[in-house]
Amino acid sequence: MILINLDYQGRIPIYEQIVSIIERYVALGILKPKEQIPSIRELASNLGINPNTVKKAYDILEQKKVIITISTKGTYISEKTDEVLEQKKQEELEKLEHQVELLRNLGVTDQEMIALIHKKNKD
Amino acid sequence: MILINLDYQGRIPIYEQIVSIIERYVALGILKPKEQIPSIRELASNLGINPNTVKKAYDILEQKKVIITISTKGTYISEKTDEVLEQKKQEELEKLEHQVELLRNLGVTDQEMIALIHKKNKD
Amino acid sequence: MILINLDYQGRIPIYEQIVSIIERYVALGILKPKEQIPSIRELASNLGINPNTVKKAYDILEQKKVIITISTKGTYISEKTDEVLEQKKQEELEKLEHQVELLRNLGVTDQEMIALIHKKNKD
Amino acid sequence: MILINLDYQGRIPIYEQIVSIIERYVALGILKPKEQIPSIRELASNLGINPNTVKKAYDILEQKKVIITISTKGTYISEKTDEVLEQKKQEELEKLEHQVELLRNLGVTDQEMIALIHKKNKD
DNA sequence: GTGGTCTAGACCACT
DNA sequence: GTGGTCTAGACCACC
Repeated sequence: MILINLDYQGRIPIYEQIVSIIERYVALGILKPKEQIPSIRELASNLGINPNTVKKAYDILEQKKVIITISTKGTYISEKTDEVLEQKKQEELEKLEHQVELLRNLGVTDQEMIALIHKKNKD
Repeated sequence: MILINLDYQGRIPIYEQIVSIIERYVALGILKPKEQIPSIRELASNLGINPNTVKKAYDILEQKKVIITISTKGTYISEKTDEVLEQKKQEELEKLEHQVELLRNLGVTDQEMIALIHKKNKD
Repeated sequence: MILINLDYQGRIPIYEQIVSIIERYVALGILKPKEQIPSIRELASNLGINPNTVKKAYDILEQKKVIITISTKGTYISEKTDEVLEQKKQEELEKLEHQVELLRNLGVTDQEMIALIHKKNKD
Repeated sequence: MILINLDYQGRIPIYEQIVSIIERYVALGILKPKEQIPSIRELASNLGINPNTVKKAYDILEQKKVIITISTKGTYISEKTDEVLEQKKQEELEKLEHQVELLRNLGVTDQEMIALIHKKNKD
């Protein structure tokens, strides 16, 4: 059973939220290679949303080679999860860069930012 | 004259882009307290967009107490821009925290992240 | 079906009238938590006004946390209507205080004011 | 010198604010019968507003017989300020009635309201 | 000239 | 069908 929390209010469409949550779970190793994931209908009913929405998410994930659907058998996590992880890392590191840049423009020093990283580590 | 570059394609609405650009300019001190900003019509025509869109942006900025609008007179930067800056900083620092947390979960070490901050500084 | 009577003439804008009517209905318990309210288009057509005007009212109500709107699903009364009621009460009690103060300055005695309250009760 | 605080943001026009402030001062006896009040130009320059706006306010006040303008001599408070006071009282008592009604609908008891009146008296 | 409100109607994404 | 955004343009009061 996968834990998926959806935000129905924000601007990010449901199907996209599903995509990124599953991607993250794969990157984190919570979902492992060759593992089977819920069918479209099952997940849809669990989340209380329309199957078309889940279908769209699975289509995108398949296109991104994160999952593989085998007709009549089910849907499985791809075997090459390393690549997914690596790609995800790069994406998120880029976001970090932007955020650092933005904060520097607001007058926040490197020291403050580094301190925040260290502090966070102790939590 | 304010420099505003808009992305007419992305998922972020135009009015929200205007909001965050002006907010940033205030935080950076480029727009100063009590300074008058362009009238709704003027900015709209400069940006080639509809006055209603600018109005919506100004409404939000007023609600956030970044600007003050005086009917039939014009629109002005609030007197307390320090608070705006501080609030903006806090918001952005929180985002940094989340991003750091996320990357740590993906297996990125503090060293890597700190290195990225230093590297960015040399650009 | 919500009963909404609008004054199209006065100085109070239509969208604000809608806001305060719905707020009052929530405070009075006529509209209950989680209850769905009419769609923007529906209410607009019922009232014979433009959907944009209703949208603006709903935006303000959402910002005040009186309602919650879920895109493509509909608009619902917030779950915490108690707070709405309490907040509304406080607002209106403050207005009463100001009015009492003003009348006292004009030379009206407490007795006269209290008499008015009792009289009103018999209507 | 009359103390006039204007709200440039609200929905009430400046000239109307001037009217009701002067009316209130007359009702309170701060401005006395036959007393001279500032010329249009003088008041306008004191308030930093357009003389036309003050003119409009004075016109309304004259029409309401609160003030009298004698060409080339100046503007004076009317001799019959009692009527102004009485009229003002009635207006404000009506507002009190509405407010009481509204609060009663919100579930506030007469006792609570009366208590508020007494409490206010001790301030 | 300024902002404030409202209309009419279009297009979009999502479900 | 729903809400979200945007356009085009009108009318108003105020200054």
